[in-house]
Formats: sequence, structure tokens, C-alpha cells
Amino acid sequence: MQDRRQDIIKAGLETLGEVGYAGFTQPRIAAKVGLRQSHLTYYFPTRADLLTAVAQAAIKAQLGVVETALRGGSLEAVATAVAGLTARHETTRILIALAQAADEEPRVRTLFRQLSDGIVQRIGQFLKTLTPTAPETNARLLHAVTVGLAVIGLATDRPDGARDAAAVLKAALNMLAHRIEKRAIF
Amino acid sequence: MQDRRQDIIKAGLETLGEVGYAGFTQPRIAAKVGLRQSHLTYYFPTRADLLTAVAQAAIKAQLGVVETALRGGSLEAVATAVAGLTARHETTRILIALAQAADEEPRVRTLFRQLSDGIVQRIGQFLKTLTPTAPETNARLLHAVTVGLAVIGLATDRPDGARDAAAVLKAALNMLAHRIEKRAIF
DNA sequence: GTCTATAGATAGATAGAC
DNA sequence: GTCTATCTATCTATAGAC
Repeated sequence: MQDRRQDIIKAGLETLGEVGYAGFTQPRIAAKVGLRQSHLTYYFPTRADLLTAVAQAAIKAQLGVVETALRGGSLEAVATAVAGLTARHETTRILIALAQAADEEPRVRTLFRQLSDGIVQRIGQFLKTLTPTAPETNARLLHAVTVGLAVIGLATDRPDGARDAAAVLKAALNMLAHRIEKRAIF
Repeated sequence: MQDRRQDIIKAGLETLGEVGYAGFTQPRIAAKVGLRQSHLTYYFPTRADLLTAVAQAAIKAQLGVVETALRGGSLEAVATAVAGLTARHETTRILIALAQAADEEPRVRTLFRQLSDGIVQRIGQFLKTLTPTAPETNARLLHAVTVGLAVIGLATDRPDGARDAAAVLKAALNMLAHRIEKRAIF
């Protein structure tokens, strides 16, 4: 690796995935790259600068894996792939860190909106292959379910957590695939 | 207030709701109650002890508001009430803090499981009033949706966020009320 | 039993050396 | 341009005063 900045960002991502937002400190990240904390501030003057750069990388990566997961062939394959994403605790720790960082740092909030919009858009495209008239609300619903499952799965960390999450996700996809939205009761 | 412990716990909850998990420090909480940090450690010897006590209070409160929200009359009233919960950012900050704390501290994880189970159970009871055969998967689905909407709503913090979340929640309740689970496609 | 001074550890930022 | 010594702030924990 030639670019130290990339190494630092990678170390920051790993740190978030391993110990979460509370452990996102300059000394810890610097040690991971083999640098001193005071050297790290040369590349990223403030903690917020580093956080923003790491958030940007996290979002790019996450949009990539979501796109891949949605590209699966059958509906069940997609459900399984997406359930797999929610079961990856490292990713969930990063996601939660991003949410917190977005709540504190305006730059990260902007990035988080891009992530959220990008995911909803990709889910929307996928849903259109099932039911051409799928409204955006359904995409938002699916997005919210995956986020919720990931957070609950991380916090409860149960043996059958991944299996249960997959079942919920399949149920959700099942319902959405039937265009039930046409028969609203209110 | 006679019991200082309760005052401290209350201050801890407020702190989480205002500045999130990152701001959950003994000095800040102590200042809120008008005590010194070193005095706070008399009531709660370690940070983890205080965190556990605050988590316990948060869970009790959250189960209470969930129960109240689900007791609404019509389906739309419940949807609106639950959407209101997801739009309360202070509550979401506490929830996210609990998830992170559960990921770090075993005692908090146990408490979070109680919270999760309690909510799923209450949602399940509510769903049974709509469709007697509602499987637990549907309750988990609704739970995940609310958690996801809350987290996304906090992080994106958009003007129409609450309205959009309410629309998603209504769509979800609509689908679940139709017992669509009977027509699985895989 | 209630409270505090103080120690020990760790974080983030800056001025300046090479 | 690259890197580091160092300062200041802040956090948690303990020993001990009242």
C-alpha cells in the first residue's frame, strides 16, 4: 500500500467493526496502522475529519454489498443474501456508529442520507422486477426491516438470531411480492 | 426526591437522550444532579454499574410506552401512535445506546433481550386481536420495522421524516392485518 | 453512611523538529 | 512534506476525610 490515508481509513473501519463507535479513537486507530496518534492528525487534522473519511468509505462499501445481495436470482436467494448482511455484526457496528456520527456531525449526516437514499433506490429497482407498480414506501419498509433486524440481532446476539432474522425477512419479501398495497384497509 | 439513586438514573437517561452514548460520562451525569463525579461512584461504583441501572430504567419505561401505544383503538390510531414513538429522537438515542451497551456489557445484553422479548410479545398480543392466527414472525417483523425507522429517522433527520415513517408503518400494518402469510410463494 | 481530594489513565490538538 | 514531543482536557477509580 502506498497511500497511507487509505491504510488509516481501513484501520478506522476495522476499529468500528470490532469495538464500535466508543472505541473509535485516534490512538487505537494509529496503533493499528503502526503510526503515532500525533502522526495521524497530520493526515486527518481532527477526529471529525477522520470520521467523515471513514464514513465515506463505509457507505461506498455498504452500497456495494447491498447491490450484490439484491442481484441474486430467486426471491429466496435475495432474502437469504440480505439476511446474511443483517447477521454480520461488524457491519452492524459500523452502521450504528454511522447513525450516531450522523447525529453529531453534519457532514456524516449528509453521507448517511446518501446511503439511505441509495439503498432505498436499489431496493426499489429490485421490487419493480417483482411487481412493476411497487411504491417507494415498500422499499422503505424493506430497508427499515433490515436495519431493525441488524440492530436487534447485534444487541441480543442469540444463537438462532440469524435464522430468525432470515425468517422475518422472507415473510416481509413474501408480503411485498404480492402487491398487497392495493388492498389498503384505511 | 429523597432517593439520590433515582435522581442519578434519571439524569443518566436524560444524558443518553440528549447527547447519546458517547456523552454518557460520570462527570456530565453528576453535574446534572448537582453532585461531584467522585460522589457518583459512591452510589454506582463503576461506570458499568451505572449503565446497567440506567438501562434497566430505560427498558421499563420503553415497555410502558409501547404498551400504551398498542392499546389505541383503531388500527390507524395504533399506527400513528407507534410512528410517534419512532420519531422521538431522544428515545432513539437511548435505544441505540442500549444496543451498543448490550454489545459491550453482558448485563445490559440480558436486559436488552428482555426488552426485545417484551415488545415482541406485546405486539403479538395486539396482532392476535386483528388476525387470531398471527405467527410470531409477524410481531418480529413489526418490531424490526419500528426499530429501523427510528434509527434511520434519527440519522437522516429530515423534515418529512416522521410523515414518511408513519406511511411505512401504516403500509406494514396494512399488510399484516391481511394475514398474507398464508399465501407464501416459497 | 456520605462525601471529596487526588491519583492514574487516556483522549485530542498544536507547535515545532527534521 | 513528513513526523513527533508535548500540552491540555477529560475520564474513571480509589483511598480516605467527615
